[in-house]
Amino acid sequence: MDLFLSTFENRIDKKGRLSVPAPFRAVLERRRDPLYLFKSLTEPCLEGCGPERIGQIVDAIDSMDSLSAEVATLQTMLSSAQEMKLDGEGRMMLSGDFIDFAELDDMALFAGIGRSFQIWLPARYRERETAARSRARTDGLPSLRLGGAHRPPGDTDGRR
Amino acid sequence: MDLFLSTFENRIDKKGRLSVPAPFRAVLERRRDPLYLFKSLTEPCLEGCGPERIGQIVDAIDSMDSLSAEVATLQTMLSSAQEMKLDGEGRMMLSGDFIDFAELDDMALFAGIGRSFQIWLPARYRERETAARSRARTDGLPSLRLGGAHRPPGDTDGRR
DNA sequence: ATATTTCCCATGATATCCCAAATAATCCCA
DNA sequence: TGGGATTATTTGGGATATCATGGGAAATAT
Repeated sequence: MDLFLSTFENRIDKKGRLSVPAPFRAVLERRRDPLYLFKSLTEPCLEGCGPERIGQIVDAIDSMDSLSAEVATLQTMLSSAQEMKLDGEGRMMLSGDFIDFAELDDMALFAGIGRSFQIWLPARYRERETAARSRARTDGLPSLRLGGAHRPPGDTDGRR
Repeated sequence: MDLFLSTFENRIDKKGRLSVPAPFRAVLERRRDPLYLFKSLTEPCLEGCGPERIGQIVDAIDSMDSLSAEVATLQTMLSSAQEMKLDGEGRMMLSGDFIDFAELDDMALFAGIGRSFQIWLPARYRERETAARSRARTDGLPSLRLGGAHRPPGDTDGRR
């Protein structure tokens, strides 16, 4: 199973183009998947994923009571979703709506989180990361126990 | 599966013409489908779809008690439906009835929601989006089971 | 005849394509 | 192990194509 991992910081040029990190492109190309981006429902960032996640949302809507608030929420996700076409160099064009929503200016940070990734204003992402780390120290780790793959805090392996 | 996704805001010109967003047209043209519009049953917007959706409504009516209130409701959808003809540039003419129903003036917002899309007065759509986002932050996300293992396209194996 | 719709072409804005330069990562051999 | 060479990746810019929009003219209806 290949996943979106690690973080990358790329420049948004004055035409609004942004290179998708080569390792993320490789994941999608291996599956021959197009890339979808949508606005996070809960945070000021963009989410990137393949078509399977979009399909799950579509199917969920069809199986739910179309008058429910949950359906309206899922529709909001789809209405903000775009299939991103990449140019020959692996860049996508970010719409003004996406840039405004995530409050991006000239740099974007890609954060791989397994089956999907997020795009953040770099400074905001780092704030959030340090906040999450200090919460982990004071509140302890989430009750999740990962198998043998768990890494002790402070292990910086795998960064670039 | 190609879907109606993302939002587009287009102008209704003084002749009453409205461009259907090129990506939506592409979905319909790919399937050689005509476009149908009808008045939403539940909200002040128009719904757009291809013939298969109309067929589903017809089939649903046929399978229900023809005296029930639900049938009368579904019939209302059908009786408001119009097959829209597009000009060479991909524009349609909205009837006065449609414009009044959705309270449109000079701009229309297309919101893709998967197998269909909606047409809204832009300001009204944004209110609704804002409401959905604040609900998502307080109530949390709809309970989608997104955690399943990734399956490559064509893999019909049902394993978790 | 008058109003409305349909067809056709023009235009500006913007996205896409294509090629080249700059930067970063990797390799290879001393 | 170091450092230069090679390759991969990101970034930039000009040319081209696409799209939304506007308006005139032809066709159709009232």
